Amino acid sequence: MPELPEVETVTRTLTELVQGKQIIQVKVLLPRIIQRPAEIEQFCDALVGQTILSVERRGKFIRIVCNDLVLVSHLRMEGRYGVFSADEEVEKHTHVLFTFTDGTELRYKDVRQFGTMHLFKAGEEMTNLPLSKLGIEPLDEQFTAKVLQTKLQHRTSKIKPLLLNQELIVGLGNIYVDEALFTAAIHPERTPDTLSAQEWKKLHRAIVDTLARAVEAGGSSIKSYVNGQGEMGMFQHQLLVYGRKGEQCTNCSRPIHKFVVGGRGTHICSHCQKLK
DNA sequence: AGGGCACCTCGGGCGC
DNA sequence: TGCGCCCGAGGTGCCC
Repeated sequence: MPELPEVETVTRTLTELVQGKQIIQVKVLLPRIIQRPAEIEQFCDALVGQTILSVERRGKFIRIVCNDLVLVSHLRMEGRYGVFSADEEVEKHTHVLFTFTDGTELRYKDVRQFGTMHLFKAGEEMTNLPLSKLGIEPLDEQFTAKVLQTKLQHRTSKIKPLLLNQELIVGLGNIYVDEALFTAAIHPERTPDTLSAQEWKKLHRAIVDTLARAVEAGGSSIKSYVNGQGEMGMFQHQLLVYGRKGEQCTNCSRPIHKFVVGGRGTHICSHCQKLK
């Protein structure tokens, strides 16, 4: 499901909903979600008594920062958080429940069971997997066209898989890569050695603009993505190529094509994005 | 380093 | 029109 704009939206919403709350009980209904520590009982026991100080984003990961511990959570394709009253019926596919002293409960739901949680002592999360290998944040000031070019230009694979590689740049997923490449008029199968200085600049601007605008809109609601308050993002209405197979290109009116690149469904206008 | 597949469930689309 | 099957889905990790 979620890429940078959706995770940013979830993070902001969760901050409003759970900041300052103290955990009184933790229940894990699907152990495979918990990657660390190895013992589920240890995961639950350690979190009891912790107070949530803040909720932050790093790449597509959510960091739930408590006084002594940090919970690192990845939603993968369909993970979702919601805050409920602890006496409300537990919805299907709910796998982890954090009950607070005020009678509310943070619940993690994930139909495909792909999501992960790692628990660390505060301060240790950044230097351990999965966060330690992450690349640059595209909405940070340090992310410039030059940095983008330097990081990618010596690679030999196609530009789309490179942009999806979280060890290089974080936050881009299948939707926003297709959008950024269309906006920059770059075919997803081009290799970095074919990009001109001008094109690196266009690509950089397209990545930053696309992500920033999507964050502004609260992310995209494809299928049933909702944030922690059940609100829908609105950026799906501004998508130019993703999910628009057969529709007219906003630039040249020719039809949008869908094909596979690196195993991922890929949307382009083959007139505006040429494979040189 | 790069490509392919596996992880899981659900729902849409297509064919009969 | 109705049913059942197959494929694909916003991500990543592990295999070669």
